[in-house]
Amino acid sequence: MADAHDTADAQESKGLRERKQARVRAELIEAAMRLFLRQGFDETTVDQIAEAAEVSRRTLFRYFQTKGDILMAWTRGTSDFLEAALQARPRRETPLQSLREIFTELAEQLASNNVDAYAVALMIDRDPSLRQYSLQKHAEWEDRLAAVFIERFGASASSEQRAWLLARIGVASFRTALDQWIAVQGRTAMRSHLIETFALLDRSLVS
Amino acid sequence: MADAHDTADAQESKGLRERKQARVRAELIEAAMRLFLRQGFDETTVDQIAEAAEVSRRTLFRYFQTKGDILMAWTRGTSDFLEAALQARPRRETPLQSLREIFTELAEQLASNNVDAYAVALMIDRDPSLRQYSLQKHAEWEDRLAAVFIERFGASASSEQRAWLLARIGVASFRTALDQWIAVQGRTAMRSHLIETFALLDRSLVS
DNA sequence: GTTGCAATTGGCACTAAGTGCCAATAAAGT
DNA sequence: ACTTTATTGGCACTTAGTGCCAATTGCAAC
Repeated sequence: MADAHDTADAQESKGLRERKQARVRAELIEAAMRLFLRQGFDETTVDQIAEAAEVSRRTLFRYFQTKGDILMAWTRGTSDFLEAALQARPRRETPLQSLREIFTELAEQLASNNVDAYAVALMIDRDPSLRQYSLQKHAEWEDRLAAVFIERFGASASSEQRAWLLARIGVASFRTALDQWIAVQGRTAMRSHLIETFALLDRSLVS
Repeated sequence: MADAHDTADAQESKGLRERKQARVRAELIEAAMRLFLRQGFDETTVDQIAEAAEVSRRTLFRYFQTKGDILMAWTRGTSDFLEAALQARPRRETPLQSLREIFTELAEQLASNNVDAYAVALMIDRDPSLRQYSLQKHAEWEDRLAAVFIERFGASASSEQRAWLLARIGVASFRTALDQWIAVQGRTAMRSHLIETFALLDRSLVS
């Protein structure tokens, strides 16, 4: 997976070369998302994206391995964000509390974004050929979160098992909240759906 | 995963045409799996599969929409199996108990299969380009299990939420047990890893 | 069993994703 | 200014997947 975020790293000029690359990358993502949202994913060819971003088709594939990776890159940073956020939670919290908090933070981060997260979420939800990419992204989240938990719990077999289970339950809860959010057409804040889902988690697992 | 689908439909001769189709279909799956296991998924072309199954490339694509679908078809029936198994569980069980039981049943079903489920699980685990297919399959399981739960709980928003959450937790537990199974190289029965994981689930969520 | 119908098949040509290779170019270091 | 190195774009190639049409094959009714 590629790296590099879109917004602002004006702090450090790391040379013309790197700045140019970052610009091209951002240009590609922006052009691609505009086209995806307008015409759909399958209906958009990489040639169109390349042309819109004013690079050659060949260069596009140097920045992104697949067309889907461009879509993924848009939410790029969410994995890093979640990992860092989990790492930052105090150890006294239960793992589930920590998970609830970091996903809430994520939701707020996305809400304050300039691009309409709901529109993208809806597009991914509707188009069956896009589902695989969100599944992949969520799997990546699980990997990263599990790694943090393993670091905390130690690396014994049963600790690892617990870490994976918790990471997956966290992501499962997020996905469930996301479903609800889409079901109400984004009218209620994602945040409230997350709180509700995690509350349900506590209750559901007892009965 | 394996369910050898309809190994014997000898009871009903539905005409030569249909029998021929079933034969071609089985032939394609068998040829594909042989090639996938021998050379890997990406290294196997659909032309090779078509040739091995003695049909034209064009015909192959009439039986399966994508190359990946052939791989998925090998495990076709697991979704049906899980759905039916969950439906058959007594209502007095807690949902999590039911889930533990049906996944254990699935594991035993797979263990008694003629094809080596571990070899396939390992292949899918190793090859990154194959991960998407297992993710898709697990998502399908979630869909089916959630549907059964919704049928049981009623179709209110919060019931649906609970249904999805439970379905996903079930699948998450299965996946975690599967990881452990692969980690010990299939030496211990999948069944025991499942029991362990579900036990961990109860304990983990409290603390 | 012959004739007519509908489904299945295979060949061909096409689009689009993704890759290897190489020559041209633009940045970085000296 | 000169050399080195990374980036670029063009081209040709492979493979997945699709539309179209003509040939074949199973099926049924006569």
